[in-house]
Amino acid sequence: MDQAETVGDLELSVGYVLKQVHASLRAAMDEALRPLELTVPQYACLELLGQHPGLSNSELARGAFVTRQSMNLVVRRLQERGLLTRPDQAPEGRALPTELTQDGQTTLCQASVAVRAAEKQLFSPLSQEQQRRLRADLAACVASVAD
Amino acid sequence: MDQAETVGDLELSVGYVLKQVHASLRAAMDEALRPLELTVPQYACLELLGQHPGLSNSELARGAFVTRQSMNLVVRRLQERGLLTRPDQAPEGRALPTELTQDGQTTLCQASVAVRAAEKQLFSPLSQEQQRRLRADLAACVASVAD
DNA sequence: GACCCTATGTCAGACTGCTGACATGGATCA
DNA sequence: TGATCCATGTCAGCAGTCTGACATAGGGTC
Repeated sequence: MDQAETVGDLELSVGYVLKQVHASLRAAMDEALRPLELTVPQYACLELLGQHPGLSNSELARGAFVTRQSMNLVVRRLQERGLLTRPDQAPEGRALPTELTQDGQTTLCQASVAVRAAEKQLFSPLSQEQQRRLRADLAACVASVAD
Repeated sequence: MDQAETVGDLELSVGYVLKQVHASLRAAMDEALRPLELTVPQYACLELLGQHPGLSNSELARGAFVTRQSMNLVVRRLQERGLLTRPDQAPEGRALPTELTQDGQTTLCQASVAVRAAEKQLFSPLSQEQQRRLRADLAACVASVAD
């Protein structure tokens, strides 16, 4: 009998459990970022810019897994708050290279600490070695999709 | 030097890679369900009812990781399409036990096959044993949150 | 040069999901 | 019994995200 084909319980589906963890992570990040008046997409935008200064709006969108229309609003709001800067005209092509301001750097630092603490808490049941393995396994799945 | 505290690259963050996989899974499910005119929350609702008939709206919401207000719309639309039934009055308390209709069973079966194929494809880089381990690790994280 | 294709930024509209609020049914307890 | 608390279903309003569309900049091809 090939019961491997029939998933008797949702808990036995990798996808369902993945969704559970993702929901938990999302909730933990929301809570951690609330004191800083930041949403998860806004934090993602800052983190991406912190590690890769000069990214365009479209590149930020791909990195944060949203459309460039959505990221456009995120960037604009962060720009109004003075956390990042964008040139009025493109130095080349149409892409506008975005960078963090001093305030942006400071806010990102605080947010990064809070988020990392929440993440550490969520994955605390796993050892360092297990976390490394988990990350590697997930990365393998992503890599095969990108093909 | 404790560089374990500083994540030099986003790719080294478990949370970020998890988000990547979740986004890929979501996209794959959307594509798999599009021919059936089903959204992911709608599919989740059907799947939950298939495995646990008689769930209330609030219970479905918790199982699908959305608010009961959002699930209410999902249920209502599926009810209009004749895929599930709900009594007009609660047999006890206020909870309305929901169940799949014959059409709902049929649609769920088709959707389930499509989704499972997409899921299988996504996790194909991992062996059966690796997938089992991945699921166990993720489940451990969820369990600790529920505490 | 003319043409086509791609990528980018932006606008408008629709949809989805959330928060806040309220009323109801049931359980618990003084 | 009456009061309190919790869970549920539902309504209204709001914010976020998506799809569709358009104009523009650059590279490639004939």
